Amino acid sequence: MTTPTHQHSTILEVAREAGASKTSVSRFFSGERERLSPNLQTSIAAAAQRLDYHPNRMASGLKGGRSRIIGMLVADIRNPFSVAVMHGVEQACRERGLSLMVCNTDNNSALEREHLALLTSYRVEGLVMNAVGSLDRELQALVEQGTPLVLLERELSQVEAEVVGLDNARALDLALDHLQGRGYGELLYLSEPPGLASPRQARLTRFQQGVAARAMAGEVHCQPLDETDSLNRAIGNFLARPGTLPKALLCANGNATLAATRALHALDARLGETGLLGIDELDWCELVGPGITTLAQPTEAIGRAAVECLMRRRDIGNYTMPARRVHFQANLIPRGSTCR
Amino acid sequence: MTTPTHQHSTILEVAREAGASKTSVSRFFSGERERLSPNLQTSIAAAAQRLDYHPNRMASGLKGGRSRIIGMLVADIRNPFSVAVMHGVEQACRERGLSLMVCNTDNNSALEREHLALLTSYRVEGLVMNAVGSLDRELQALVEQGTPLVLLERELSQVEAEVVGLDNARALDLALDHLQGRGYGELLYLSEPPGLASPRQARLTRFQQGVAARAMAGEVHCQPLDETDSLNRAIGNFLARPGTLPKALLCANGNATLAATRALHALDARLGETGLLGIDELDWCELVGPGITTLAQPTEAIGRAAVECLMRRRDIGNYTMPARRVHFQANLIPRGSTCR
DNA sequence: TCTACTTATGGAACCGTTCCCATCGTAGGC
DNA sequence: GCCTACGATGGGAACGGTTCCATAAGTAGA
Repeated sequence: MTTPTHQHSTILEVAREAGASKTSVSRFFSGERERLSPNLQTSIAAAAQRLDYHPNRMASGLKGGRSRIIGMLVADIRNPFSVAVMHGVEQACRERGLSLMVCNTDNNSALEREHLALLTSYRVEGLVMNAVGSLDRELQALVEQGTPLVLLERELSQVEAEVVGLDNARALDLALDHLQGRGYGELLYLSEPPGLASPRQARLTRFQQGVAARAMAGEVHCQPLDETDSLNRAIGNFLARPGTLPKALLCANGNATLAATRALHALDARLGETGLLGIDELDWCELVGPGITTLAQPTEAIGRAAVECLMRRRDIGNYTMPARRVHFQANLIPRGSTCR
Repeated sequence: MTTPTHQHSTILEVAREAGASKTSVSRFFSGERERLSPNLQTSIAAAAQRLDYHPNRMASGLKGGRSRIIGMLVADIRNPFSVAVMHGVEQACRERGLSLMVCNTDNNSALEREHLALLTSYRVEGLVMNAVGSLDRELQALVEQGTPLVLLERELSQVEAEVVGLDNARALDLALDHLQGRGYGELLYLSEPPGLASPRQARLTRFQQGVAARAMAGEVHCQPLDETDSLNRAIGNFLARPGTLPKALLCANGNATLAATRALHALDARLGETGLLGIDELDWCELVGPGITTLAQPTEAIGRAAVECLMRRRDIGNYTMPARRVHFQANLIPRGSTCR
């Protein structure tokens, strides 16, 4: 019916068609257009048009060593926060003529390793990751090979790389001040187990310090969020316990906020009476009950900053520059869930 | 400090190190391992280990013409439905040793064209897309070159490709039956403008047919959802209009559900009293008010099916097979928003 | 023992680019 | 008018693999 396989045309064919050399065609398509005489330029353009020629990125990636691909390793693609950051990364990439190859690790350390190897095998020109496990060794190797690396949030002790993320200490201070200001005095902090993820760690310790500093009562529940029984019980106990001061939940991220909201829903607790404050802004936070107070992260900016770091590293050269940290400030959005 | 650029090792280096030929090393790494003698196998494995060798996918993609990359064009990456499907696609790819390159077109037709060219230039072995604009010509060219193509939902008249998606007609019947069963008699259908997107079109027309067939009153509001004024006014008018039967909103997708919920929130309408049913299940639907009734799509399955189609096409050969449709059934999740 | 056939291995061409270097005019300086 | 320099262009060797084909060794059949 249709022509079975009308292969792609190559640079050589364009060259012949235009009566020019491979070299000139190559120059035309890789930004050295001005070096060519106007005549040549038009005839190459015409030939390429006629043959519907598009450079083969695989080939140019091979010879030039520049794949024009940025890799991104995401711990959980279904987390809206990750997607939002990814969106920023993608835009920044596009503006620079880079493509993005995203791998989702589903919070699985083995998968993460596998995907890292994969991205490496495509010779990505830079890597943005929010890591799950401890890939220190592999990442160190990557960096030594000259691939710029940016870590989202989670810091890794050993590896020389930029870290882009929230200023967790100030974010938690903001949250605690807000809760205290609204009269809540006993807090339950909900988080997934910190494990190796440094922002979870950072937020948790700042919570504990902050609570102490403000003379508030603070408890912590760090269990996997899919264990709903355990979570419900913890929250139930917390609320049932006799206490003199109003109680509030503080959620370490969007997933925790979702889990907490479900639990409170199941327990029939009234939002506001029981305070609720979540880190990460989500579409639906304004819609549940009187609205859920959140700390919004500048996700787009975080994504863009990651790519910027990557490019700076690539241009300056890896080894001369010390690792840096770029911290963003969270933005408090007060709603009814912290209003008694 | 660290060694500036300790380059990747190549197949040739491994060959030398192992005392073998390039050919043998290549065989070792591309699934022809058994053809090699046990001795050779072990020495190659050892050498590769010592040199930390990983095949360069750019290079192998070049000669063999098999990039091992599947491309995916997503209209809106921030739509949870898209992400869920993408998750299915990704898993299916991984199981087959393929990588996924995702491009987000932000519902922008120009961007879509650009990204399509990009994916083509990487010689993707297959393409999954839910398209925005009319790229018929480009896609036709792609298919003729032998690249398998699967369209998510949106059908394109001209192009010979599989279409994977929801059985929209039955989904709408399900929704209408449910609403009628619950006693709602006047409906307002909310959707983004159908434009070229065939599922929007399909849902809309089935709504109109279905309403007529059931002797219900049906209105339609098809405007961009970010025009909140227009939306709020439409909903407000609909609710204010004197009528004898209970009224309900039917939302064509997740974004519409979000917009509608916001609008009802702003208008202070009580869910249930005013019915609300949305296509696409979202995390938060159970949490808002008495819960929002939804039609859930089997997103994961849709994603996997897309990749299956792709592979079948690739294996059988493109041109022999007629285009097919794979339709999935929606699953109704009844909640309080359709309970008076 | 010789031929026929299989199995293990290597040599070399090729995939579509990029990029170094050579070539060829032609213009400017003396 | 000759030499130098520079701008425009092309030739051809990489890049790191895959794959066709040849070769060597071993094995079975007669």
